[in-house]
Amino acid sequence: MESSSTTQIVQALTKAIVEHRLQPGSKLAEQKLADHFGVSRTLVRQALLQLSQHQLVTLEPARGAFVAAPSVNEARQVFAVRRMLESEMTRAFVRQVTPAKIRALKEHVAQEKRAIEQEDAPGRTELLGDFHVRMAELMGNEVLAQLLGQLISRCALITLMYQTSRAARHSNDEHFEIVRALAAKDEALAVRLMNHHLLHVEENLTFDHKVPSHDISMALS
Amino acid sequence: MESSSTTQIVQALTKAIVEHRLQPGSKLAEQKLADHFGVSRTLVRQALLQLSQHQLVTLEPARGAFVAAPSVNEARQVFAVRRMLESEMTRAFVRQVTPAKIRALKEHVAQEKRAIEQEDAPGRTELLGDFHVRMAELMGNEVLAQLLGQLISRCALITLMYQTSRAARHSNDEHFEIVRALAAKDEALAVRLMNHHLLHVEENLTFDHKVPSHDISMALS
DNA sequence: GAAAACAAAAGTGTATACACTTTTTGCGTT
DNA sequence: AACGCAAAAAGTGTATACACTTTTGTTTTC
Repeated sequence: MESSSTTQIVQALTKAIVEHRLQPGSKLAEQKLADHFGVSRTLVRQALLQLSQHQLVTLEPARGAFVAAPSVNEARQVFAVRRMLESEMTRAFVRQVTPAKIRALKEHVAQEKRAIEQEDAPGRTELLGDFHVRMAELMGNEVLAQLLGQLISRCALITLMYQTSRAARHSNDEHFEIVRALAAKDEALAVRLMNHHLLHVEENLTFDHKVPSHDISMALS
Repeated sequence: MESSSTTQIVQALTKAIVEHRLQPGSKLAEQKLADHFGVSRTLVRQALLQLSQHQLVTLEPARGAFVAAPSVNEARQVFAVRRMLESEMTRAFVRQVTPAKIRALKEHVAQEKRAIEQEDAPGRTELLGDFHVRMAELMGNEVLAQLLGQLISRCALITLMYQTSRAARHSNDEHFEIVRALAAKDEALAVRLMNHHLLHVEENLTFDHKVPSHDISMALS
């Protein structure tokens, strides 16, 4: 897997971090990453800088890059922002809902369900997060979609929420109910369901401090 | 003078862009900037990369960096997100309001007023934006504050410099009214005022296409 | 035997070098 | 005079070099 531009490195690392193949706190040594991706440190540094802006990586001066390990407090702040943003988003969605949009969301929820049934853990993790981004996209607001995408990445780093298949199924069910409320144009219900959903996800916050995996190549391969 | 050169370059360029000393569309040549700041292209590139993440600069492959020139559509999307975020923020603020917080906001509004009366255009621009960030900070949510700060920078790139002193005064008045509603714990009124305020600011969007200034050194000095 | 001190190794931060791409320039042709 | 084209100039993209900092491991000292 070569010919990597900075973007590809960012995406590969993002995926590894969000899927917890790289544990929070892990050292990300530039030369090791450069070797792994077959590029020079220059491109790796660019990627790490970007990831630090996305809050997935923290840079300590003269000490290097580490997978971010957000505090409980920060996690709650991220969720607070998501609730603010997404409850209003839901409200706005109802006002401009169309059959096509509902169909798109239903299809997405079905996809989630398939991933869960097949025990495809990384796939379901991504899809469950993407539900929210998909809503933003369907509203035609790319700024919102991008912002939400970043917040959700941060959430994924923080929580091991979709760890159990039981929790994943629960989220999937809640998505299903939200879509139903959207389809019925029941603004109050949809907003309430979305808020409850995000609160449930937040409740599942776990802050295990596992031993960082030092085998970067393993985690990325 | 040596606290992370990259950060200083980012801040200097951000200020110049937000204050429209660098016009949207202007070319930002790496070597010229490097000479101006007395560093190598390496650090300038890092700064430009960061600015592109903040959407203040666009990078065109093999062609270089330019001051961003957001479309009308993008501007409206940014404002739509701000309204979603800030109406909920206002709601939450009322629920946890304290006399100290109200005092802090009143002080800020008074500061705005002084800057306006002294015709300090860059100062008032910054202060009027900071009102919203200050609210987020007072809520103790740094994630929200940082996010809002970035959105407001993007807005500033689009709107603020073309703000007339009449419009500034209007914004200041609206801030005053919002604080009053917050102090009275009138949630519905505060939210309505905030929404109207943001709509008013958005209405003032102007999209002049002025000739880009090519004299980077002049603009930054 | 543990703590302090020092030397070697590894790693980061910035500058520079060089290949490759885009833009500009200048000249010859129509 | 306008167009086209080729060569030069300028600029970007990536790799590498090197100074300086942190980490590690060994030896010295009490």
